[in-house]
Amino acid sequence: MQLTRQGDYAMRAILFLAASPQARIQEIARAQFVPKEYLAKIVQKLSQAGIVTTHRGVGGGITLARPPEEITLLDVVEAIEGPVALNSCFIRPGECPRESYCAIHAELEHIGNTLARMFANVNFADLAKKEAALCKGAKAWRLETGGVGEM
Amino acid sequence: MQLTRQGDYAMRAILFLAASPQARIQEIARAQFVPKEYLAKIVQKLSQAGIVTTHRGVGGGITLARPPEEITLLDVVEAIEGPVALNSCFIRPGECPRESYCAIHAELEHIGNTLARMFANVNFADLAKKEAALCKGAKAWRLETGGVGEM
DNA sequence: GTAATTGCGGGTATAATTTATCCGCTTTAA
DNA sequence: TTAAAGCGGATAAATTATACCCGCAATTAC
Ligand code: FES
Ligand code: FES
Repeated sequence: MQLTRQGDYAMRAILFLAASPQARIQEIARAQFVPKEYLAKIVQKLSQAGIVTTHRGVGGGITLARPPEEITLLDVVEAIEGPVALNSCFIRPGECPRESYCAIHAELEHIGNTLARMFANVNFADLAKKEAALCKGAKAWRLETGGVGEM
Repeated sequence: MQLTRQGDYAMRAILFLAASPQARIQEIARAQFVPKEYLAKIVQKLSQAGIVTTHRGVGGGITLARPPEEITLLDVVEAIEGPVALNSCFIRPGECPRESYCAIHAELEHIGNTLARMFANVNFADLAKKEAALCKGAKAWRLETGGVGEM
């Protein structure tokens, strides 16, 4: 029942971008403690999902494809980890012999939908605000790196 | 965002036991389409978690350790897959450098708790009832195997 | 007490997935 | 034309999930 590290990394990246109009992958990787080559792969998925827009060449980097208010945890999680479905029997219909009468399936479907809705209720503008507030409290950290959005 | 097949198998086994006072692993495996050697491993976890009681020897098998009303999806999921926590940073505290100020962490913790509560709200007595009802509709299946609880 | 049954636990093998890195290519702006 | 930046394909390493096997321990029937 865990998100993968990829999902984690992706959320950190979007959170960073929510406070920074444009940034290079390398910058984000450094600031958010993510291996930069790996983050590059993740950004590709986010780009294909239409969450970020990329810009090549000198002065390039990536930006959010829409305002952070309109990007939810669900968007990012689904872009990276695929649809939120709790049961493996749910992914490939017709594979499970119990499918036609399975009460578990029905229940997990319902819970999964609720879970997805919870993810959808969290947007990155709010997250960025919360994190900014939390950062004020974390003085030690602030001294080390100098802030979230501005490095 | 998926349960493992082990979790699936475990739920099927408990569901079977909810309708059958006692059964051998082999029986459950056959009826629920689970590899029997694998199910044996899973049953061990369920046993250690105090969800089922095992009985060795002739006429042995396994039984539910308490009435199915008091066994929830959460019990089974946690016994097999470990605590319900969405974020890997949440499992081993002190590992993530962002930990002290991370807004994502806080949000995922909340969602994870709600998810756990949803799992805890489903018990196997209800599931068994639902499945029995669903089975009535699935005539084709009924003809093949003859029912859930009684083989 | 012996034999048959049934779960225990440890080990092993295989496959799948996750995590991470590398490199040549294309795009873009100066 | 050149340097910066992302693209995409390949690959390697680590971890986890799935499945199976076997000798042992416990239990019951005889
Ligand atoms: S649909 Fe496969 S076990 Fe429920
Ligand atoms: S605690 Fe590690 S990213 Fe939030």
